[in-house]
Amino acid sequence: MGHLPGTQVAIPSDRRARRRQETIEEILDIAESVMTEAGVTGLSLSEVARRLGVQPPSIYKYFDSLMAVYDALFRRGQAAHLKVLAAAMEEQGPGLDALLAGVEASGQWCIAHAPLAQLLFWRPVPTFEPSAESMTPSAEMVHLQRRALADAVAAGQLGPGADSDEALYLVSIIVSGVIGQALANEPHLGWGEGRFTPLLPKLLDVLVALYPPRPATAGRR
Amino acid sequence: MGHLPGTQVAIPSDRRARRRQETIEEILDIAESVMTEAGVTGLSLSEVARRLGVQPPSIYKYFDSLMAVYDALFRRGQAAHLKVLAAAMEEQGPGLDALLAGVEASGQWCIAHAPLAQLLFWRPVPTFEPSAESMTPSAEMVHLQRRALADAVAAGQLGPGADSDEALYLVSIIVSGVIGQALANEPHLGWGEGRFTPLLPKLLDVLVALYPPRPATAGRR
DNA sequence: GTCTATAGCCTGATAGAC
DNA sequence: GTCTATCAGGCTATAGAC
Repeated sequence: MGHLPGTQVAIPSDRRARRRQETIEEILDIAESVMTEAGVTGLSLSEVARRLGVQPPSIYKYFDSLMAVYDALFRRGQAAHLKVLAAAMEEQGPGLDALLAGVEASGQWCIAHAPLAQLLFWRPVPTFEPSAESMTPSAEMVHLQRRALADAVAAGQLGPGADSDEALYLVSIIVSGVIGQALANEPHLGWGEGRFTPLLPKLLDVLVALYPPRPATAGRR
Repeated sequence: MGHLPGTQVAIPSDRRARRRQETIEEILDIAESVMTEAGVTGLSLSEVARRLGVQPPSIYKYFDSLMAVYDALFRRGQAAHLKVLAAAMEEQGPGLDALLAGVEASGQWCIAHAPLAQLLFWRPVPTFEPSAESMTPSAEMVHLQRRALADAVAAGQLGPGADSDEALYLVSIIVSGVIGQALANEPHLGWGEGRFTPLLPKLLDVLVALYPPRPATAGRR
């Protein structure tokens, strides 16, 4: 097959595709740094082109529109966030420990990728609606947390009420509350610094208070 | 009308001042509704002028710049929010009840004035820094909540650790978490509807779990 | 205080040569 | 895929007539 025209074309076309993918990633990297300086809504394709060293129309060879760039940022961000969340949960083992490790990793990622986190979880661009496909990692995240809650109940770390949507919403409120306050009031500080992010473990302890496990060994009552 | 020159000028100048103030308030009302439709960063003085029925340059007779409009919105919003918060707390009586009534009223106001709340508490406009004077109602809000916590401790509703900055931060994390999730995920729902805002009382109950009151020594009911 | 006119900037997006 | 050129429009803000 070596001298068939098809293969002769195939190899350089692979290279071209790879190079193209690299350019796409570079555009998204630059877009992220523009958002860091100008805010999520301050993203402009002209500015991206300027920093990439090309003319603005060239961007349109890679993305159909500004909203397409937002959608790619959303998709890439969602996937990256899910990856660190899942890795932290898996490393830590099941149940409550996995939940704690997951939200801690999630918080760290959000602080380190502030504008992306805002795009994902606060929706500051009114004209941007993420595509349905972009939302599948979000469903996966919910699934992981839901399973961790169920495991915690099964292991007797939490009461049966914790295996519920309500508990899931409580977790999301607590995590987004901590991160939101940190991003709004201490945007220059890292994870673990400042007045808010160190409070996350304490706040998650309240899950135990809200859904007290039945005493396995001799205890009160 | 009197024929003294002073009075002849004074009365119409009062009217003029009042009319001017009305126009300023109208501009801010319109600016708020523009933000409701276009997002906080979507505010444009041209659009405000269009809806007011004047040409864009006329706005500059009332505000020096776009940022001056943001600052006025911030100041007016801060004052309005403080007013409903303080009224709810005072009506309810001291201690934990005042705190609960206050955050409930605060949440209601934020949902009803979503873009203003975002401007006040999430800072989505990177180039806008509120003036120092605009921040004084915020300090007053902190003072009210801090006093409610102290009263709750004195009344034996909470343990002594609740009279602290930490407890204050926990309250702000919880409240902003509930409101932030509601605004991002259920922007069309009112207070008490949806998956998040009904959870606020339950989340504030955790203050009692985190700072348990001393059993018998103090705090008679 | 209102207007017209306009400066001077930015943007997203398209057409077409190379 | 890159470029030039351009469209079509937005914006903030100023100058000056009335």
